[in-house]
Amino acid sequence: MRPLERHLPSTKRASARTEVEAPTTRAEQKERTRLRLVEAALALIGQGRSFSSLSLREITRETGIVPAAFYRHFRDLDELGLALVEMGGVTLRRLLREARRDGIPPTHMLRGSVLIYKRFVEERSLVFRFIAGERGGGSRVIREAIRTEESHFAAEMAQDVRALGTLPDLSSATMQMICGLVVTTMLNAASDILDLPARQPKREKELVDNFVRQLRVVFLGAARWREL
Amino acid sequence: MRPLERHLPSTKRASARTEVEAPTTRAEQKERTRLRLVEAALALIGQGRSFSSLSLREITRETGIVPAAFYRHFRDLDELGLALVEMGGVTLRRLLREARRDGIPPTHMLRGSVLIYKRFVEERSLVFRFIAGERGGGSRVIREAIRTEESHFAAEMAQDVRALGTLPDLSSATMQMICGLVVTTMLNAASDILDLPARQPKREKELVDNFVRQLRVVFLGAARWREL
DNA sequence: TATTACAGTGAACGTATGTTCACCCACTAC
DNA sequence: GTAGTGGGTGAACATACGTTCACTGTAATA
Repeated sequence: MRPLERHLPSTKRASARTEVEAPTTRAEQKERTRLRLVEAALALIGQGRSFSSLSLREITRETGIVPAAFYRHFRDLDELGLALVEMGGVTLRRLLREARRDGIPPTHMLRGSVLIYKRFVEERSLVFRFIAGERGGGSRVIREAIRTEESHFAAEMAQDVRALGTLPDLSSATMQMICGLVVTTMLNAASDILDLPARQPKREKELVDNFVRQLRVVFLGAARWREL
Repeated sequence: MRPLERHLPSTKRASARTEVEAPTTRAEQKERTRLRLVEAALALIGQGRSFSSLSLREITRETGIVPAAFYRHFRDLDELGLALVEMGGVTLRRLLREARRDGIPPTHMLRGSVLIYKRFVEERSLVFRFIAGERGGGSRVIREAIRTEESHFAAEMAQDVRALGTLPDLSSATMQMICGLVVTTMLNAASDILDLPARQPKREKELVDNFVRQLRVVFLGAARWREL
């Protein structure tokens, strides 16, 4: 299918060497194709497939290159997966950064944050599909890479919560533990959000309510926590 | 490999029809093979594979039957997966039943329960590997079946906690919500437990400690909860 | 005792897979 | 300008896959 879409590698390279229009150097082109591979994998995930069930040929087909060319960019699918994990890490970091920038809605903090998070997940559904899907199953190296990313995320969140001033007198170890709990709850909710049947505001509200209440429990517990 | 292991279906059928030794009826034999298929899948999972990456041929090979015979028992792999989900549900129910029977260690309740749970997971590592692996990724029907099983488990746990008498004046909806949080925390911990590198008591202790403290936060929060 | 039902067989099918290899040719570095 | 690097090609490979089909032997039924 789509036999005419053959991607000519760099034919259109403007003859004008003026460096203003298309300064596509060799390395840039390579990086671009690499990105296309990553995005092809994401696109397939978006069609309901799970990453660990994707085949190399499928991905190169979607990318528009020949299977053998895959090896110019990744040793195997695991290595592609690790690139996706990193992309996931970047995404999570951006979530925190935006939260930090925008501040947290003063009233209805939790519900506000949850709604922002829900929107965030929906707008980047592919990356979250990947993380939620490979977090528990799939290849071991990917699973562990995701866990590492999660704990970095939790650590950063712990720092932010501490800076926020609520919940003083919690040791940073405790803070990290609590944020770890929040993170797993968030990722679990992401899984639920992504499986929401479209146009079912009832289910949607239930999900959000449940999520909010669970976080409330966690923060109530955190506020009540006393170090031993 | 193992070319001589050919499984003759029912050759050994004792000629003594006395009905005491081997009352293997036709239907029983079928059920037995069905179980062998399920257990073959589990065995492959035990070798580090994820269920959604297993092939029909692989499973029948492990079972010792010909690929075509698979269809005598399941329409496709998803249906086999649903059988595994049910087995997982039974396992979870047994966990609750044993907890109910043995009671909960009066001192160090949480730590005690966590250690019991850890042992439980380790002893049934294959089923938990399956649940933890397919909970987020893989096929959609399986994922949803697991979620259903989870919520049943949470409901049953809610009933038990209520009967226990701690945490009075929590509505049953709230109880369900809190137990849902506990369940996801448990399954997440199961994933960690199963990936524990052998003979690393340091990591093991960290994991248990973290798990215990997270549950403590949840229960502190639950005790603090006031209905609106 | 004769008949039927059916779990398991073995072969065949078309298709998909991962990996290799020699090759091409546009860009880069000299 | 010339030599060389390296991203992408296309063909070939052995292997694996899911599914189908007519079949066989035996337990169940009549």
